[in-house]
Amino acid sequence: MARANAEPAVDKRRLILDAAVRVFARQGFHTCRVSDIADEAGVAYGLVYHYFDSKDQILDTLFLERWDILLRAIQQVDAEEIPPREKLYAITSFIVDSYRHDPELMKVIIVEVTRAANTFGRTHLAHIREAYHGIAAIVERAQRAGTFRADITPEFAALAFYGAVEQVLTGWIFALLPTGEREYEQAKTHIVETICGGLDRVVSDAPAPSPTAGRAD
Amino acid sequence: MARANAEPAVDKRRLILDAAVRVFARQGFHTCRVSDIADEAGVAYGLVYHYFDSKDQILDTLFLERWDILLRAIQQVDAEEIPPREKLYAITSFIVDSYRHDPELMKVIIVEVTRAANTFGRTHLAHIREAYHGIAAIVERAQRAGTFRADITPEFAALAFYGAVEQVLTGWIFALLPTGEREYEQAKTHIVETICGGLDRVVSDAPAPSPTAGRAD
DNA sequence: TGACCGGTTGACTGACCAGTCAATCTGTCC
DNA sequence: GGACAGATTGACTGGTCAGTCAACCGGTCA
Repeated sequence: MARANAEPAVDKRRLILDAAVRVFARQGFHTCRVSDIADEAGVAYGLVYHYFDSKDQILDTLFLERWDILLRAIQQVDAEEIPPREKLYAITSFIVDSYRHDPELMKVIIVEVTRAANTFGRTHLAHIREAYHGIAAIVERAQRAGTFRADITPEFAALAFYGAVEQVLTGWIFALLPTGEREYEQAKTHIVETICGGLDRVVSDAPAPSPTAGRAD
Repeated sequence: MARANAEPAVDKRRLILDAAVRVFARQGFHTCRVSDIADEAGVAYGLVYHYFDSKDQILDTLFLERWDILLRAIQQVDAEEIPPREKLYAITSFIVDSYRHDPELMKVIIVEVTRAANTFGRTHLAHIREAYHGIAAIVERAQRAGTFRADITPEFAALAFYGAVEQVLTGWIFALLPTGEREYEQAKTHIVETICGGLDRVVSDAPAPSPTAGRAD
């Protein structure tokens, strides 16, 4: 039963990363010990250092893996030929679904990196900024097309938009907001409604249209 | 030169708190040592423990002092007889001015408490939640009065609003957004414009009115 | 004068934990 | 078989730092 070259039965590296997500989510990065991660993974202490240089590197890896996916999603959305409101909806949807799919990982990324700008956020500021830029680019294009009002800078709008999304996730993480399938879907619409209603050039007075309905250009 | 009863020339306790703000802002709570605070305050190590039980308690004190002021400001604003948009403007203004007045303290509160929900945020969740509730109450009343659309829950709106404000402050803290008198004033208007435009029942198409001008009821 | 007391000092301790390393195990190839 | 390599183990070390404590200082009051 020769296995494919050098591929172990269980990828211990992955096992450690997944265990780290659970431990970080439960105890927080600063308050957990490396031995907690090893225990959670059912692996010897030393093995963690066989696969990673440091405790920090484990968190870095988790963050970068996921953030790159987000950045690519933003770029992909921006390339599509759909109205800006739908673009923002797609991004919101992606982030909300990421939370739905793996709440612990999203909790770690938000609490320990994105919102911990003094420690890990500092290290990854450039990556985080890239996401803002991607969103700002969408807003800017929409402004040039006349779909969004132009008196609010794209960078500012991007920050407000992302801030609202992240705050809602934080609300779920810390049980300030009810969770559930219905809530997730509603949140997507509500976030885009709240923010775009403000960014949109005032034209219609029809009640909240379905996010995939409206056509602008 | 008898001084007022038991009032030392310099309030060492205050000296330590102020030094802690600077050290926490510069190095972060987790990465600084208590000796750093003592050095910054120009005071012996042990004196810190004369006035405070633990390193944690210093941060707790800083947070609670400031947060109570915010909570009272929110309550006070809500009690005034002004349209909801102006109430939100007043709250935004208060927070932005807090940052203008003492950016280091606001950095510490946001980075180390409000956005560190896993460590200190957890401890103070009830206090933080109180601010959301205060904002939600404003939104709810505005919805009942027909000034705000009713299809977005007040709690949700409060989170989105506060999230946008905090994200903008974070933008200033980490130099993602330009700072300055003009920017601070503009930010106040833009935040309220962005959020209320979305919350407001669509009626006018007049360009952004001065925040202290419009009257609703 | 001298007793008292709160404020102040900084050396010290005890615990904790990230990271090291030598030994052991497991599988592969000749 | 046996030699080699990478995976795996966990006891140990070295450094760090929060919190303690005994001593000291300076003002007050009887």
